Amino acid sequence: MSLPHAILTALLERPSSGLELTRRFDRSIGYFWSATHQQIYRELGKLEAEGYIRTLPAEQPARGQKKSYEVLPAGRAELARWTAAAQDPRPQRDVLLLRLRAAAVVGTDGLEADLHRHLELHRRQLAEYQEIQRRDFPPGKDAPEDRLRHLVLRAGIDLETFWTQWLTHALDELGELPGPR
Amino acid sequence: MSLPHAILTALLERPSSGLELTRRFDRSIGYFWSATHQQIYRELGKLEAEGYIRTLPAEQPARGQKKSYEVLPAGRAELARWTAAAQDPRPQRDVLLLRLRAAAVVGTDGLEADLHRHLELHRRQLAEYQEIQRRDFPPGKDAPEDRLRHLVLRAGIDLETFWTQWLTHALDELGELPGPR
DNA sequence: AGCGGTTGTGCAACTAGTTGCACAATCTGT
DNA sequence: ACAGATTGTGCAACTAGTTGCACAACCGCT
Repeated sequence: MSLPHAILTALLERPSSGLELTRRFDRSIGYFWSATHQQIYRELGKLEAEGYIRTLPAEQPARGQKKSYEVLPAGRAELARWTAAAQDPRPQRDVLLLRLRAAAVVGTDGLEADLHRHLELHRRQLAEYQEIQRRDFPPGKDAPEDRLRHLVLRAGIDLETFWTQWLTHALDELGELPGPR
Repeated sequence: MSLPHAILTALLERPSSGLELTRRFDRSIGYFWSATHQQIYRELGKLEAEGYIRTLPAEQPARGQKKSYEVLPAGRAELARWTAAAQDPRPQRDVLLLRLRAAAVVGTDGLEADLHRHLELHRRQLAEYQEIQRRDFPPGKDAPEDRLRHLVLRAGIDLETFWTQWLTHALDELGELPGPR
């Protein structure tokens, strides 16, 4: 339910073609709402059909031809509506926690290596966020939009920090447990 | 991909009927892998067909009749395999962060109320986790399975703590921003 | 004995997200 | 000039998850 709104947000920040959007989803937007290029193209088609976006003129839209989109007023209105609307948090789903719980029943054999791998992934992600923070949010920069965006980034930083700490702790516990390692 | 394994874990902890499972998913298991009763019944059917579980005998299985399942050796083996297998973290999806990002573009009107609501929800969840911790993990209790389960619970506690703090912070920021509130 | 709520089981249809592939255009080295 | 890699766009099929409903059995009341 949120992909169209993620795309509208991205297009408002800057009109883009499908591929440019895909790239931006691999970076910034995708940090909290990921999507593949196939999803994006499909959704662009729908959004255009609904009158929320349109292709920028001065482009001949043949297949395999670059085509940029911009948001129409109706699209902006829909995004504002969605942003303000109450929404329940979506149901929790965390595979790693589930695996730990399963390990409590069937044993921890083979788990450690993957926990190390996840720890490494989270460390890397944390470093990337901190780099972005350093680059895009120097101390003086605090216009309203910047403050909101910085807030979002800080959520990312704190979440990755949490995971690295928790995984470190989990590996400690695992080390102290009996059984083959 | 994880629902069958969530069910196997739950059934190993205690053989149950569909409805009992549903209840347990509403409580403990569902805190990190939620599922509706429809999903659970469908999955129980599949797991039985695959030979991972079977109905406990001494039950005549008519429709609308209670039917309990237990895990077969093949099911336990499959769960152990899955637990140990390397798995990539699933792509991030967080609606709230996306909405904040959208708000940076279309404005924060109407957002505050829902942030308050979310804050309240997370506070409640945190309190519930802490209650469970108090009840199920008193200081002395640290057999291997307990330590793993406690670890999982602590992840829940820390995550909810993070969200309450972040939301409090976000509401502060929103309060300082210009514009109608 | 029969009505009305609750418990327990389940099917069907839909929506969102993923995976796999196809194909056009453009650039690059020979 | 053309072969092969790269860039950009897109369809189709599949899988996972959600929503809505149906129906049987039991339970308690009158």
